[in-house]
Amino acid sequence: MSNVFAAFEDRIQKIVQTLDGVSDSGIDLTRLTVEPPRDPAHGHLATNAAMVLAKPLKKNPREIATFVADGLNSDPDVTSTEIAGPGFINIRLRDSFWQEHLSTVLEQGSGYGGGTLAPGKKVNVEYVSANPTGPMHVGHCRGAVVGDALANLLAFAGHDVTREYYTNDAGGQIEVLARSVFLRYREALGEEIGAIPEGLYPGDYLVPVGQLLVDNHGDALLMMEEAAWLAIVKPVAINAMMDLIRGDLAALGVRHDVFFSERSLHEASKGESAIATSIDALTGMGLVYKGTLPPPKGTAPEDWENREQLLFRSTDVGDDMDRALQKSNGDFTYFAADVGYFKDKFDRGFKEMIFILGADHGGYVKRMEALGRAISGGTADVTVRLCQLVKLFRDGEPIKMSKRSGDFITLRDVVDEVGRDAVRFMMLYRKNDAPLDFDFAKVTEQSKDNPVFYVQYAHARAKSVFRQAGRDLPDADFGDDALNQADMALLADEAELGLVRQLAVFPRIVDAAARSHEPHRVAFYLYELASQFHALWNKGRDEPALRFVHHENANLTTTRLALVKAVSLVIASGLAIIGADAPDEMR
RNA sequence: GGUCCCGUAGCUCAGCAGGAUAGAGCAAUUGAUUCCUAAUCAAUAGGUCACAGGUUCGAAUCCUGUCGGGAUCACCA
Repeated sequence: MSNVFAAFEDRIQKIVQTLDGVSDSGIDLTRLTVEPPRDPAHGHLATNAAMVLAKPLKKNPREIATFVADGLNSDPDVTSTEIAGPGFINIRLRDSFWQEHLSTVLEQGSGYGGGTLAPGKKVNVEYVSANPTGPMHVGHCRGAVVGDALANLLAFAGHDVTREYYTNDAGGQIEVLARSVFLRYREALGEEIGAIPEGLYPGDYLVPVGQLLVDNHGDALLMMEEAAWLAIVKPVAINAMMDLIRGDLAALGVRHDVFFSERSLHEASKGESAIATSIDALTGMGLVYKGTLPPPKGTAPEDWENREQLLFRSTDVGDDMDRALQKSNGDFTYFAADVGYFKDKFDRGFKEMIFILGADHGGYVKRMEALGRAISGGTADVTVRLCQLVKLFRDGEPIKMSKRSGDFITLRDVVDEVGRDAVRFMMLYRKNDAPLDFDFAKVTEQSKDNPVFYVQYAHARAKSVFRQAGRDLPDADFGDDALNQADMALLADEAELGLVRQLAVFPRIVDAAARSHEPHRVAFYLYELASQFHALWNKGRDEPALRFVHHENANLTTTRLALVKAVSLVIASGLAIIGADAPDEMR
């Protein structure tokens, strides 16, 4: 087991089971933890076992701690224990344990730290899902990165992850898109169209789509009834917009497995649409009825009309109010399409559905959770993570964006200016539910102010050490096999072993980050690891004996390079989760 | 008015499913460069964890309430 904290939790559980009154009592041991102490003076591992058991056993925690510590002291990996504070047991492990752990890291290589969490569990992560009406703008950036990194993280942790994009290719905005394209089509035929009318999309990116229609249809569409040309223009426009969006996503390094079409839910197959079928299913559960909704509290809208409509009784499954399924014109609502969509996902076998949404969708969360419960009969988990707003700055000044045409910054603008890696890392260097300031100047700065640079530099520095070793010891073998067989016992300095201990935290971080759906924890961990590695490197300045490369001692160099290799492996794994490169050198 | 999120050092933020004396970076002060990349490192200083109660061996963390900031609230997507 590569997670030493989990391993010792098991060992301590076994010791605890031998305490009088524990094994058959059903005492809750889930609160028993083994963690790295915050203060290194407290040893390598610490457990709260005695405190957790004190109450149910009605014993003094220190008495229990003595018993558990005795048990631990007969563990060959343990060199010492001490009982501290209210009953913590601090544990120190022998050097050879950490030296062997380094071998484990090297053996497991890029798989180290992963693969332990519910292997093969089918998880669906839906993210981005931007409307196909134009290129992606900065606002989509954060959700795209967080979703993608979360998918990477869950896959690394062992789940079977499907990355999904819900294409909103039905509804009013597609009609607007098609009309906007049609205008560009007429323009491409030589017509003078003047200013783009209010209510249509003005962007230049529609110009080539108009031209494409001319290329394929000549002026034939001009002769058609509106309904006829709309039917032709819509799919062409949607495809063109999705091509744009896929290009934007590729620039960010984001890739989806499934693009799910909302329109397909409206289309009838075997007589009935997927939406109608799924609503039938809800009706069968007694969760659909005809009724009226109360007007919103507070400031009531001017045009409020009290009307009977088809409703989902979501209050039965945890929502605040029931939700409309049909519009006044009889069409299904956007939410009705979601009913069909959820059912489709559930039928595809997903027991966990994760959604990454913008903060403006906060009001939508409860009905999604309610819908998940209803459709799955409570057997599937629906998790919604909201990403707060990103504020853009340039040299400390906020960048103003108005909704006027052409005055918004696209995702591509940002990626082109600061690079994919910086965008991705910075978007993850904050928890998702905190707002994020993004300063173009700071993000491209090459200094420790900039965590992207700092972490990548650590990786490059590790590679650089290997290059140096190759120059100093041209005859030595620093290949993977040689490193795996290095004499780890030569690794004796506290700073070196401390670095191994920091590496040992990685599996624990991956586990916790995956369980809590918080990929940002990986980014923060990488910063800490990089910091510790830079520190050890610099220690070699004052104490040349600590340098990694010793041209007169190939054995010691091999051992130290094994450590350097392990650091670069873990940094590379972490950066892969984040979706940034682990460069061999910085320029 | 309802719901959700946030409030931690001068600034920007972490705080690991309740743990020990609350941690980083920036800014401030001091020091290190014939050296495996100084694009870095070491050290000092900096706190009423918004406020008030509660839960318990123990709370920044969980619960209730208050204050402050943000998002959202039939029919659009």
